[in-house]
Amino acid sequence: MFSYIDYKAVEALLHGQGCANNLKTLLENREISSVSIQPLVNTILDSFSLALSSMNSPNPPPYHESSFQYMASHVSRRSSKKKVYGAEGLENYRDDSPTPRPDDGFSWRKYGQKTIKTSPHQRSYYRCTYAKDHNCNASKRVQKIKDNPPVYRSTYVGKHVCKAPAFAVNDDAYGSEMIQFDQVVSEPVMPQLATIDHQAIAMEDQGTDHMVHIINQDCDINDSLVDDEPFWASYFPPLPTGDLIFWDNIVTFD
DNA sequence: TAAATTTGACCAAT
DNA sequence: ATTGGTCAAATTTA
Repeated sequence: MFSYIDYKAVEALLHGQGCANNLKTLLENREISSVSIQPLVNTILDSFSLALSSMNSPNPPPYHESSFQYMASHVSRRSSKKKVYGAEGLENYRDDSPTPRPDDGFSWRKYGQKTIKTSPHQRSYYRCTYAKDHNCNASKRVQKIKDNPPVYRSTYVGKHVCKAPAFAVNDDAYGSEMIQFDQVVSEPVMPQLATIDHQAIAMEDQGTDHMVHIINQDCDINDSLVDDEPFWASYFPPLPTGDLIFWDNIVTFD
């Protein structure tokens, strides 16, 4: 007999499995590029995080304090201190994730934190560490926009003009830890390249007054996170694409 | 002790 | 007057 938590965890894992299959197809067809792979990798990682966070839900599984639960609470998406340099700038896009992405390829310095009227969670403000040195005007805001499952939204503003080397793959020194059977392995973390327009940024700032539904690509678990739909109602289509997620297709509900 | 964070003040837009 | 974004002094951390 599955509990609701089990169901959510399994659902997240199944979604991750689907995306892993997509990734496999890409790799087999040699259609490899950082742009095509990153969204898939992120979604897979998010699936794991989501499944793990389910284990920490307010309704604990029967084996309270079990070793599995302990692992789940300690291993989900730990960030690395090392830098993972991203694609050419992060201008105007946002990223929703079950965990914040403190290490998204750039070095940020926090310069503020505010309580936002429409949310119980505070919003943090960061700008590029090298803003002064390189006249870099890149900044980002991070805010938890949803609980259970958690969703942290990072909104990137401005373009990096400081050093932003290429996305590094297969560097053992990089990455966060995740469970792979009984091992812990490293992998890089990059935000999804979901470009957004200025209208989208403005709408985000209107908080809960407007419900924003994003018509997203197939393999994006975030749909189910920002949606009005219950989590379990989301539909996971069988295949394809890890292309850029364009925010031009936005529908609002008042 | 240099660098990063915290936090109330300040400011511009509405 | 409110609100969200930024500044900068105080404080903490490495």
